[in-house]
Amino acid sequence: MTEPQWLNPEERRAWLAVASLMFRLPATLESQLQRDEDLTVAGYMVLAMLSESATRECRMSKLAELTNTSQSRLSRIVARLEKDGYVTRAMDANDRRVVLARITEAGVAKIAAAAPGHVAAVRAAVFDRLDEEQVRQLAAISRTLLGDELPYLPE
Amino acid sequence: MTEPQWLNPEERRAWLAVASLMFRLPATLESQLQRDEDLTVAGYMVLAMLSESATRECRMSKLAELTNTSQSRLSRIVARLEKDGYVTRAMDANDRRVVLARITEAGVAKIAAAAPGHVAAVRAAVFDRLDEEQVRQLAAISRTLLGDELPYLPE
DNA sequence: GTTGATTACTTGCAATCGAAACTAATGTAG
DNA sequence: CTACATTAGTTTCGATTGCAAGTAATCAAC
Repeated sequence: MTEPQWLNPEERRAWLAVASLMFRLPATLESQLQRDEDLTVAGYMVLAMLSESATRECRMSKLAELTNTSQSRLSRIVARLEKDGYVTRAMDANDRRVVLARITEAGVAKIAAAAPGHVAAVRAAVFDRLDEEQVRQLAAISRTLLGDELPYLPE
Repeated sequence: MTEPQWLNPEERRAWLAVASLMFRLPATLESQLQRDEDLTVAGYMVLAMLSESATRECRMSKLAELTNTSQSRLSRIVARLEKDGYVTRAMDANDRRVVLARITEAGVAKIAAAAPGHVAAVRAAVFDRLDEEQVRQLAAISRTLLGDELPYLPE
């Protein structure tokens, strides 16, 4: 532990900016989806991951990893999506501990309806403001920081 | 609106990594502070901002901006810090709508005790993993994305 | 094949949050 | 001076969260 105990001025300035971004950006995306589609960002991501899956279904634990949430949180998110008719849950016949979440037709329709607005919000908040070089830098930095925690991303 | 409707493959991959980071990093910092100091990240930031202020006090609305929270959320955060003895609230004599939050001695001691662990967590999660060039890139990107929403940062 | 550990998921509880409603003080227009 | 709008902050409500405890199925060891 020979690390300096505090951040140096450049690190400090960098951190304050990163921290601001880290708190404000999710809130921006959250409020757009909430206002326009009555969806949580987490709920959106669940639907997005399921809709992009070849089988349209996924086990809960994997879904939790893909959507960067805890298992308990995911459980409640999927419960809500199920109540709203966007997802169904079924036991896996091979391993009856496993629950497979499957997106419904209504869920596919919902994500199709919600995507343009959400993508526009992401564009407006991020990609419209960066040039290609910065996008590459940001992607590389994010992957480095995630390290081994980068969830496996379905094709 | 001639924007493409979806993200291109490079943007998409970049976004998935950024989004993962954006959800996981706050959770990491939150759990460290919670576990070791029984503090919220938001509560930590409030104490940090107050302790760095020359007068050791700050009006609620400015504090909300500095800590990237809504006014209503800040109100509850400060109420909790006050209950724990780290902050006091007083009416501003000049404008009696204004509330000045002031950090107490116990609050100063608390932030001093909490800072090393929190800084270590920030280092471990971010600065230890990036080289100087990447730190500069990340800072520049963050400031660009924040745009005019970069809160005024006290010296 | 029974016991104990592990894995997968859910749920109870207390705490927290965002949105909107609310109180109270100040500013402004006539 | 008297409305009316605006600003500052708090609070209420329903919903969400994390943690820890719970249920249930599978696995591993003997």
